[in-house]
Amino acid sequence: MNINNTFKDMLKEKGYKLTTQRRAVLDVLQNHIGDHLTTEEIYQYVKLQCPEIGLATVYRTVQLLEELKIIDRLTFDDGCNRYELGTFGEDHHHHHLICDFCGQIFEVEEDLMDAIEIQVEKKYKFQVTNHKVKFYGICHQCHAKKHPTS
Amino acid sequence: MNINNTFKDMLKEKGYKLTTQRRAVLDVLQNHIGDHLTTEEIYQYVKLQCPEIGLATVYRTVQLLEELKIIDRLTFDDGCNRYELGTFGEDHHHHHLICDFCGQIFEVEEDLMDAIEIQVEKKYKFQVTNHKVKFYGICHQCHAKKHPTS
DNA sequence: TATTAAAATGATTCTTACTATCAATTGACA
DNA sequence: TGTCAATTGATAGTAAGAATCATTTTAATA
Repeated sequence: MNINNTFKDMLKEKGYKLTTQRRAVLDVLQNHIGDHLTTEEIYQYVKLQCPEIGLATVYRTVQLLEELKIIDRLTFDDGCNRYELGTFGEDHHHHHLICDFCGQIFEVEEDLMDAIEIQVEKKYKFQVTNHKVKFYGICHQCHAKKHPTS
Repeated sequence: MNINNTFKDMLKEKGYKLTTQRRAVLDVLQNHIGDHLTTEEIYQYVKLQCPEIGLATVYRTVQLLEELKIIDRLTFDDGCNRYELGTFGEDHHHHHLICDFCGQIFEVEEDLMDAIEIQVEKKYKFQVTNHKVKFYGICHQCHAKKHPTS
């Protein structure tokens, strides 16, 4: 279950080639676990190790990695796509908490969606294979600031 | 709990004014319940009743209606925002099923998220006020096409 | 109803995330 | 190593949406 060992095989399976650019983009994502990088941010990081890379290649690679389900695409409604390394072996995105006040993003480790998905599948006869869940609200720090004495 | 009666009051509360353009945009959304209209689509519909309206006004109005929580903004990863009339009185979005094969969107009437939100609030000390949930998978029709005999 | 200040509009330009194009290059396999 | 399809980088193009600003309209007052 190691991405590095199977990356080339995963590409070959679809007739794609392993290039230094593709490796470099994946490396950036692997070195920024917990972040939610935009394509532009990935481009900035990857240029440090691979200065000749073009922005278009980063856009293409990031789409490819998403297609291979190696990375997950996220949107936090700021007009651009963000990416994070997928939880390899799990076939669904994990959830995010978005604070309406400070904008901070928190990761939810638990999935907790199985029971809901079973109900949805039964009622709507829709076979669920993935989901994207975002919770909006007030984070612990912002809540403390608004209610200092409690 | 009628939008039409309170729309002017909701605007006044924030120092906004009721204009024919704002009424016309809201009317379009009310006349297309179940749809997920893009701003451009709303513009096309609203021009029928209000031909002098400008596209910029539609963009501004749609943002205003979202701020007032009268409509919900949706994104189905096709690069543009979509809107639907919010379930007035409920304070959260309802869920959507997105078929990976035909692209059709289905509405989920049930919320089913209360138990999860309680768990998230407890563990992450994050006060949840809203959520956006999308399920991806295979709809009933597409499943039937792939497995005709079952 | 007339006055007035603030808010809103429409036309237009601008921004920017992302895509398309294409000649040159590179990787995988024989 | 040679071949060929896949890939790349540079650049131009696309389109959703934001910003600007002179003109118009709304709503609260007199």
